[in-house]
Amino acid sequence: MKLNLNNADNLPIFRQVALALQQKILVGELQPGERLPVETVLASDNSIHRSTVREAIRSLEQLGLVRREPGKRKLFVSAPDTQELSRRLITPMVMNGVTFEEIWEAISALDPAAAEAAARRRTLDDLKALEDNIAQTRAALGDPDKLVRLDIEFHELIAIAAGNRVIQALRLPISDLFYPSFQAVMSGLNASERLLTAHEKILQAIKWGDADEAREWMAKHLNDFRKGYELASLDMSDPAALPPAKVKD
Amino acid sequence: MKLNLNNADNLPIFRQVALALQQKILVGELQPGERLPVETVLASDNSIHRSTVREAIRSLEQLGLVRREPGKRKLFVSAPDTQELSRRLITPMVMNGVTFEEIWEAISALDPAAAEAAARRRTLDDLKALEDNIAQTRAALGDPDKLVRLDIEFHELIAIAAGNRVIQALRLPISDLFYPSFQAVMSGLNASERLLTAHEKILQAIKWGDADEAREWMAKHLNDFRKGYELASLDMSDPAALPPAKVKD
DNA sequence: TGGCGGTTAATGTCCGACATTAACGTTGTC
DNA sequence: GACAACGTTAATGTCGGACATTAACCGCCA
Repeated sequence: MKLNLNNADNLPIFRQVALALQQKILVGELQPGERLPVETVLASDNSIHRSTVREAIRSLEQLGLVRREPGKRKLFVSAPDTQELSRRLITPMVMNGVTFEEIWEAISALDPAAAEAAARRRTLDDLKALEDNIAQTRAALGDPDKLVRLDIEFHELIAIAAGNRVIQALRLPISDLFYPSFQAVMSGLNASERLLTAHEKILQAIKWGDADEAREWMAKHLNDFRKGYELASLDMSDPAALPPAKVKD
Repeated sequence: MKLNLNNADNLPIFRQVALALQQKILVGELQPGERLPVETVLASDNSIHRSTVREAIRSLEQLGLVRREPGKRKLFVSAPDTQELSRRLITPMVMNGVTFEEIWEAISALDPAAAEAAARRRTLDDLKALEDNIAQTRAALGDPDKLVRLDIEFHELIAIAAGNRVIQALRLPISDLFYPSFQAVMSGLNASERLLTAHEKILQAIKWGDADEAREWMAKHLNDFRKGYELASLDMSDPAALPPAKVKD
């Protein structure tokens, strides 16, 4: 595979190779699933050293444009995983000291929209999953840790039911960043019952296809969470912390 | 710099190196701005070959955790740029055939929230920038291309005025994906005047600090856009196209 | 058809080398 | 003393080549 190496900006060769391949992929000349030539071929076809090719591949791997099953050797073109890339936003957000308020505002924009869309598009499977989640929640009222996990799952299920992959992807990093503060809030007075009620109302609205109601209950639910946050004497303007176990990638 | 290479999952060494460094950065042991040892040192300190180190560096570069000014040699730790990473979502979204409707729903969730927040937090500079933008818009009513550019800028300025970096980052990829369709819609009847009016109303609300009004006009504005889209006989369920000049990275 | 063993060849890693040119220390100037 | 010009050092980008490990593949046999 001969590449069109463009040294205009006299970039290092490995970068030119990465760009050339990226280009071919974005333009559709190389399609996801397609197999890429072996390193030695890529190298000799372009009269460059294999190490140089390898460095290019490393870059493309991180972009998700090229993939190798772990332990395998065959190299494939791939469409980057939106969710995976979206989650990478967590790191810079935390490192840049994004505040809890910013996060809350963002989720407060996305989740009510998701609830609304879910009320319009939910399938039976979606409803089933949501009901399942609520049943588990009901059974876990005494267990804050479990509640946190279930609440996060509930919101994710709604995003799925919304049938909107963009919203689903965008809310991922924020949802993850919520994790730590959930813990703190969930111990607050009546928090669990209020949470359960809200979830039930939301599900009901979604089931009935009442988009406005779904949106409103979701908004209420998030407002409630915010109040709990403040009641717990936490400061909305504190920077968000890295969610546990998200330290690794 | 000795790294704690962990071969538990017997990953290739270059990946272990990347992970070890990433860990050090995420944990704060290595801080953004700090200088990293040169390749040869990293190599000898860990008894591995320089090529192996280089492959690790390539990966971290793409993650944005490590940076080298183009043409320079000094390697620094860095906090990944949220906006840059966010924009990477464009590629997978397009490759996965995200529909225009999904995009519209997402921006319709974020931008009204941004307008609302902007009404509360806008600074004089923000207002100045917005007024500037509107003045230019007024002067460009006959020029669809310019209008598109200005409209996108307007929305971005609002996100900036909102003082919410999360929303600002998340809306980037969607905003970019809007670009192509804007072109089509902007030629519609009265589109430019309606756009200008909406922008004016939004700015006014923001100026007065009327959050509800700001949100509502933004929502109207977006709805209007959607109508224009349908009037132009375009299909909301068509997959979004790659914005021009975003083909390269 | 499907499992098995043998062969081939691709990856991960290393050694070593060299041209280019940042990076840096020194010296000299104003 | 700040700063510019100069010379030296050394780090990067790239290359040639090598080798162990083991996926990947092929053909045989049940």
